[in-house]
Amino acid sequence: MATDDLMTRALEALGDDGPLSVEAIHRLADLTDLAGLPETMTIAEVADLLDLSPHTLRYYERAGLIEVARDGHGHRVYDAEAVRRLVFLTRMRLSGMPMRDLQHYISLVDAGGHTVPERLDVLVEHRDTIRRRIRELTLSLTAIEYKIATYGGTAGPDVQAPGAVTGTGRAALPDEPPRRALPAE
Amino acid sequence: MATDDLMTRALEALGDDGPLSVEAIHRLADLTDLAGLPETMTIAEVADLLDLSPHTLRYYERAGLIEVARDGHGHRVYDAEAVRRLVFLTRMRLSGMPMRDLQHYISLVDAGGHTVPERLDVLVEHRDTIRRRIRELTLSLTAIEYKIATYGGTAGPDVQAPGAVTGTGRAALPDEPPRRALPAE
DNA sequence: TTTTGCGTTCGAGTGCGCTCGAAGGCGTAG
DNA sequence: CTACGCCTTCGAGCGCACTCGAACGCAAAA
Repeated sequence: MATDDLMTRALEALGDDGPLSVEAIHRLADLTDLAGLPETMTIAEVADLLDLSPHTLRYYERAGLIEVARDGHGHRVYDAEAVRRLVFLTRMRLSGMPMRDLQHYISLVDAGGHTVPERLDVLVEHRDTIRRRIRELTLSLTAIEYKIATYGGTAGPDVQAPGAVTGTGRAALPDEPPRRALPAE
Repeated sequence: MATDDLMTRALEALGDDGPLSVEAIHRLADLTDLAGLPETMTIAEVADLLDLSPHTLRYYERAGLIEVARDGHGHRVYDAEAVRRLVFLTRMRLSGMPMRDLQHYISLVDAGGHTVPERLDVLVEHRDTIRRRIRELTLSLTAIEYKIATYGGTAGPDVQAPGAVTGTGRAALPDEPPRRALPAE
């Protein structure tokens, strides 16, 4: 839940649309500050914070994405840096970066400062991947909105968006009659 | 490749950004017209058109998403309606709809016109999912752009985006010095 | 003292969406 | 005639990212 909360708050901070302002970026950065968190956290606390399962956190560790210290009982102790890295890892995973690429990136981090240029290459490439994906999704969204707006097609005569439609926002383009019957999909 | 071409052309038609105009939606719709295609197509031709493998097309058929006629040799013959449905299916898959939901939707289509309201529910829900996904990606994109712009952190002193960086567009916010060292991720 | 509840390791299992291999049929090219 | 190339069906295999079960440890609560 907690990560969803972060996401939600961040989205609210960003506002509905428009170009992302520097101000918005700072607000976003603030959300990653992690101020107010305890100095060390248990696996359950981190899992809760990031909306991952303890299983997944152990899996990331097994996968070499992060090293976590243990206490006297052999229990994991996540310090602030570990949490910061996990925030980063989670963000990359959520935005679609494969585990493999993330492992490569982390190996660069662990290899030292001279790998910074290569790390930047990875980040830039992933940035471009996200941009492409957003464009693809925007295109599909447009097509689906069009389909919703003009749905009627060959399937039946009495086609009208029912009141039960749950979505918010502009589902219809009232002044745009469909130019031809749509397929009954 | 062909679907990528469609995508590319559609994206170009839509322009770089801004709210999607009705005009743009019409241009987009035109791209789905499939005018100029032969009346029937072989599996290889359809695969080529949609940038899927013949394997995948057979898999969709096995999964009950589409029925395809056969010729005298038992070979699949895709008519215009089949191709139209596959365009739709491909778009839904590309935009992240699970096979299960698609199977449900198709079962509604096959059940007749009285399922139109429920179909609209499915479409609206998927539309909202895409919107959420775009917002998530936009947020991640912003964070990654911020990281690229301010990359330096604790890893080393001589941090500067190398000439090898391949991306286009605004990678840097020149007047925004990082407010604190970033972690060496 | 026993139970509850959290943690540990290890390896195996799951769900998704393909992806492939095997074995064979048909029609054309050389 | 043989080979090539594309098609068919069927079932199995794969890559990914988890997800879970088993067997156990430790410690505070009942």
